[in-house]
Amino acid sequence: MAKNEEIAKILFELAEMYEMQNIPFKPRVFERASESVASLEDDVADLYKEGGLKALEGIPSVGRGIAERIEEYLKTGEMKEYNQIKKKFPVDIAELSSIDGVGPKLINLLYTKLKIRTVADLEKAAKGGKLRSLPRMGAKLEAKILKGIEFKREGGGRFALGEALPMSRAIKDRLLKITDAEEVEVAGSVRRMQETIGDLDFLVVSGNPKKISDYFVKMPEVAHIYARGETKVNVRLKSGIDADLRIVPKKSFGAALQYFTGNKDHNVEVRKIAIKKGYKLNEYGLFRGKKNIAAESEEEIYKKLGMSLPPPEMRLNLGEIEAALRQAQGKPGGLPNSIGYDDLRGDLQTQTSWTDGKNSIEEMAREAEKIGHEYIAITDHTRSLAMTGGSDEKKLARQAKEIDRVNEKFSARGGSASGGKNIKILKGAEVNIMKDGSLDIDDEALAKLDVVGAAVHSLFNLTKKEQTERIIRAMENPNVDILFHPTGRVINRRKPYDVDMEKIIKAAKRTGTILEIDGHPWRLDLKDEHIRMAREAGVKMVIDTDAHSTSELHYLEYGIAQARRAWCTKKDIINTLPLKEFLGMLK
DNA sequence: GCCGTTTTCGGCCCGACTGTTTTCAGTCG
Repeated sequence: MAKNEEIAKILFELAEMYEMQNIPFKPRVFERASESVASLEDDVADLYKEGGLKALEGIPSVGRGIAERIEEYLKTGEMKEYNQIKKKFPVDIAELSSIDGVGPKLINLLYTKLKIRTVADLEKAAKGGKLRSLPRMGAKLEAKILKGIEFKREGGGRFALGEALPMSRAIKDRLLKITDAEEVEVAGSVRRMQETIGDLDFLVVSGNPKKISDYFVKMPEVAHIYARGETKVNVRLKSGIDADLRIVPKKSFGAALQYFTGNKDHNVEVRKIAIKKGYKLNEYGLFRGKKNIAAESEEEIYKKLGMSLPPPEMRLNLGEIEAALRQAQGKPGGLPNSIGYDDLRGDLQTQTSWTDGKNSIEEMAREAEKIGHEYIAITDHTRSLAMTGGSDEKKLARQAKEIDRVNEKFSARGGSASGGKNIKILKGAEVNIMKDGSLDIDDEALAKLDVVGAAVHSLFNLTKKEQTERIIRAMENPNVDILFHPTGRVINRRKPYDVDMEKIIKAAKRTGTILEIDGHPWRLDLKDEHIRMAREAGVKMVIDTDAHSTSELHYLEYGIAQARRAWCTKKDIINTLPLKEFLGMLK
């Protein structure tokens, strides 16, 4: 376990243990600190090495007290306070509390009365009917806990947006068909377009909540109903993901949407602003005393709080609240004018049946044209990716002829089918970066291409230094325009290779290399934090699909969402430019 | 214990649902 995860786990368990003892406020603080450490990009140990205690205090929600605890752990490998409590209470708290319905109070009870320490102990006790003897416990809770253990074992976990978004859109479309459903929105992390999704949140406006919830719990994909009330339903779907439904009256729609869209941090901060102004904010509206002063739209709620409306993708409490306040006051440093979902003019990474893609060059180009693109680069794999039938110099030359042929065929039509200008097919390649940073296609052949993307497809386990140097050397090649999927990760399947992103970004700036935001839902690479770093460094990027078939050309929204979450505007993303200007930005 | 347009003290987000209770604690998001 990486150091950050170890520390995050200890802080989390401490939070739970304070909660068991009914200590006020400390549980929330330790929980926040735990989340903060877990989501840290840098290694805590490195942070401490470079900046000492002060650097640790720079971590959000970590103050002097927790910084000293972390320091102790880094120095000695232990944390005294934790050891002491753990000695008295030798329980796998993190594991137990990951079971749905099991919290700190119950964990305490389970250990004190039944000496339950692990999930295995708990399962045995529940199956043996031992839990119902405890105060405030009964057969139903026993069954609920067993169900929780079963669900956890089945995996569940987080789904890629690429899985969750289609699922939630399908359900949304069906909910919309119910006559009493006036409005249906997907909220939560799906609306924020987060790269992975924990559960699906549906919001329905209706004067007939019962009809909506009846329909919802009877949907064929529902595997289990956790809870079902007047206005709120929680279920597990057969696919393994949980789905929540809230039904609100029309006049509360904006408040509910606001409430269920931001992440926890964002919402807590916004509600604090409400309190400071003497209001109270909940899912039914913004209240002054008993009077509901804003509830129908998100915009009016934020406006009453003195804020501009932050796009859903940005509602993560990563500076957007301050920016929204500044913008509403007309001060500099407001929200960015985010790149829109219709702003791209071309795709820059596509594979065809010349290598491992499913469709021909012409088919891909026609589909791209339907999407509304002005250009598409064909970037089939190259020689050393033998399993794909990667191109060598000769094959690239043959492919160039085919591209010329299709381009000519299109111009002979005189305008595209949709009435616009003809799409222009660009000659490209996704060349492999070899171990030493050289490329598997010679420079002369690369120079003939319009767009050259370079990518790592081998030796994922090099040291950070070797991997970084190898990639930078490739970026220094004057023919390399774009660095494709810079970290190589595949969501939930393959970790990114170890690479120093700060150095890559500096090299991109120095060499004029464009960084790719690969919008393929399994890749999403660069990820949002790195996009933000690149943008702040003034490095230009492209958003493309890495499509291997015509249907995958529609993946652009995933990449755009990443860029929006990283505060990008059109000017950060060069394939928002018309063809000529776009080409002018390449080396 | 953390944090600051209440800035070194005094606050700390808010409500729904469940199961077991006769009024609410625990859990969750």
